[in-house]
Order: sequence, then structure tokens, then C-alpha cells
Amino acid sequence: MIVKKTYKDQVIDHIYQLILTDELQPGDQVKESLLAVQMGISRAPIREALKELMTIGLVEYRPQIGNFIPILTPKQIIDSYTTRGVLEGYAVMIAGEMFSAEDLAQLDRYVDEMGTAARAGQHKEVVDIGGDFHDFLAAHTDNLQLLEYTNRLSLKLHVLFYKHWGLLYKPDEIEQRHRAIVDSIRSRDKAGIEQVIRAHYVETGTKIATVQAARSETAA
Amino acid sequence: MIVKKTYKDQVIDHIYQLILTDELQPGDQVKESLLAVQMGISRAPIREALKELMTIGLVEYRPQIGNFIPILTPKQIIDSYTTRGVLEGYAVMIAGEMFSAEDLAQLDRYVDEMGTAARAGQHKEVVDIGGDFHDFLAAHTDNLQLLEYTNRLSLKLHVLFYKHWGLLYKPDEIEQRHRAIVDSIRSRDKAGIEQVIRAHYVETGTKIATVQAARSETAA
DNA sequence: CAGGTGTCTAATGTCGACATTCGACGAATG
DNA sequence: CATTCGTCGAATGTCGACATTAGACACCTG
Repeated sequence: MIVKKTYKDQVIDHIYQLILTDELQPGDQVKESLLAVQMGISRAPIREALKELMTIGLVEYRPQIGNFIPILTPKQIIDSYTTRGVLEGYAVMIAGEMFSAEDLAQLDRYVDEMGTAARAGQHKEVVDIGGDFHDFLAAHTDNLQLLEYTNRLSLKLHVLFYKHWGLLYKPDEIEQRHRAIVDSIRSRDKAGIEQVIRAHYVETGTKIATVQAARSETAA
Repeated sequence: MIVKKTYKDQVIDHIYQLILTDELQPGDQVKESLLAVQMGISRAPIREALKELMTIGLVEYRPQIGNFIPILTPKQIIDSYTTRGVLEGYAVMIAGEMFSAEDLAQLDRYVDEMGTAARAGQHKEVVDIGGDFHDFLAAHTDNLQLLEYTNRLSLKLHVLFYKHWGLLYKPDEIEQRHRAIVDSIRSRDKAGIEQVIRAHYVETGTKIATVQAARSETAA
């Protein structure tokens, strides 16, 4: 196992956990001094970590005021998913011929597992396999610039909305939607690939936005 | 005029200048202590600035070693331009109907000025107007996530390749290429808009990559 | 009572010093 | 001669303290 060397990396992991466990909620300020005391280190590595999280979009920086967990409006959520769809759609379209028969078989396996887990009500597995599926897709591009942005968005959306994903899919639907992506790749229909992936993310984003809006409604 | 309040912002501007004037060249390490002494401040704001430049991609960070001005291979240059084309292409396509008659007239004016400046050999003006043209396009999206990435790429490519842009266009060609973009928007042909803009950036990236490759050839 | 003002607090911004680590150089070894 | 290992310098990583600023609250003023 790889040991984290610098405090900065530990801080990043720690903040991930705080967000995933709702100890840090959207709108909360991430106070450097407080974290420093809690972790028994100085503020310097905390600031380093916050800058990195800023790059991804997991914290929002306001000069002279501090770092905050972003409150995303429904539109912003949809926009972020849409952007990911645009990037992944292009990446997969360009990589179209790069997907070998084995790759397609692997994708089919992902979809099978996803469907099985979904019907068994194993939400966490469904989300994890879905993540693997899309990472597998994006990783087939040789455009590293595009991959960098795709990964940043993927990570941001994953951390911020992981807890909602279990609520919003219907087992058969999620399997069918991902199967459609694999089929479009198999058909080598470039324009089709791009459209299917874009549509997938727009729909996912719309659902997440709805769920999230409903939550803040009940919370208020 | 707005005065820069924090040292960090001054450092960022300073590094921009160092890159534009070739005092910092691709491959060079940006040494914190050196900059701190030169600017008469401590290393803390230098580090802040470097983290922000990292976000844009203007410096490359290697843990425990330092920050370096990236050396981009021809492929990476093309990939970065391509990615910008994908993002801007989608942004403009979606914003298609948002462009009013006045907007289109403004775009035409940009293209006219660009052609005039190009034929007069005023390279700097051509580049600046081109920048305004594309910023005007991108700014018409209401997808802020997409705009954020577009702006980051725009800034990175601008700073790193500003000095090459004067060498690579033919006056009539540059006018014609941008006119094609305006025409495609005017025609309200969504798919056409996206394709024209993507093609524009792929071609621009390819040219820049060629020029840059030729330069490092003669330098070696 | 409303509006502006001053003060106070808690957070970020910056500093200089020390700790740690990477990479280069050169000596010891087979 | 090639290889390994230890040392050293210079750079980043981290620290604790101080400077500065945004925002809240009480106070003054009309």
C-alpha cells in the first residue's frame, strides 16, 4: 500500500470524508485554523490542500473571507453534468475505433453487473460500477487535456452527489441506458455515440438536480 | 483603475510577464525563494500564486521538486486547442438562438477589423481582436461550468503561445475562417456551428504545434 | 426609531525560520 | 571501468507568530 507522504494529501482525504459524511455541508466555511487544530498540524498544509480542492471545484474561494463548500443551484448541477457529457462524448467518439472486442465485452460486463446490483438494491455497488464504467470510457482517449478536465468534473460530482445517487434510478432503466451507450460504440456510429453520452449526462444531471432541490426544500 | 490588493495577484501578473518576455521558458523551474527575493516578499504569496497558475495549467507541479513551465509536445498543443474547440463549439451551438442581430453585426465588425489589421501586418492587433472575438462567442453561454473551463484553456494557450500567433496566418485566410464561423451562427445550423468551430481550433492548434516544433528544432 | 459610526473578534494574508527531501557529485568498492 | 553508496547543497514542506481585513454588534446621533 502506498503511504501518503505529505500532510497536504492527508488533509485532502480528510476533507473528502467530512463532505461525504455531511460534517461539511454546502454553504459551510472550511476554517483553516479549526482543521489545523483538529488534525494537529499547522495551517500551511491545510491551505495547500484547499487550493487543490479549489482546482477541482470542491471548495469555493472568496478572497479575504475564506473557503466554502459550494451551494450548487439545480441549473449549475445540470450544467456540470452537461459539461462532463460534452467532454466524455467527444472523447469516446474520437476513441471510437480504439475499443476492441475485449473492451466491448468488458463494458457489457459492467452493464450486466450494474443491472444485477440494481435489482438487488445494492445502491453502493451500482454507483461504484457506474463510476468504473464511465472512467473506463474516458480513459480510452489519448487526449490528456480532455481527460484532465473529465476527471476533475467526475471527482467533483462524485463527492458532492454520491449520497443522492442511490435514490434516483430504476433498476431496468439504468441498465438499459448504459447498454445503449455500449451499443452505440459497437455500432461505430460516431455522431450517435456523442449524442447518447450527452443525453445520458443531461438526464443524470437533471435527476440529481431534482433530488437535491427536493432535499433543500424539506430541509427549509 | 482597480488596484491589486494582495501580493498573490501581483505575483501572478509578474509571472505572466516573465513568461511573455521569455524570461521564463518552457522547462524552466519557477523557484519560490528566488521570486520572493526579487519581489521583496516572502515565499507564502508566491506559493499561493503558483497554486492558482497550476489550476490554469500555466505551471506544472512535481511534488517535492518544484513548479515548472510546461513543455508541451505538438500533440499536447493540438489536444489543448481541440478541447477548447469542443467546449466553445458546444457553448456556441447551445447559445445559437441567443445571438441577436446586433451580436452578429458585432461579430462581423470583429472579422472586418481582423482582416484589415492582418493585411496591414499589425500582428498584435490581429491576435487581440481574435481573442475578443472568441471571448465574445464563449461569453454567450449561460453554462458557467463550461465557461470556466473555456476561460482557463483560453488563458493558458494565450500566455504560452501569444508570441507564435503573428507568424502563422495568411491575412485573407484568417478573415475567411472567422467569417465562416459567423455565417454558421447566422444560418442557425446547430450541427454546422459546432463543426466549424471545432475545425477552426484543430487547425489553429495544428499550426501552432508546427511552428513550435520548428522553433525547438532550430534551438537544438 | 432609523441610519451611520466605532470597536471588537475571528478569520485570512503574510512573514521568517526550521525540517525534510530530491538530485548531483564524487569517493569507495568489486 | 562500472556500480554502489554516502555526503552535500538547494529546493520544497511545514511551522508558529504577527499583520490585516471582513462582518457583527453595540453605541452614538439625528
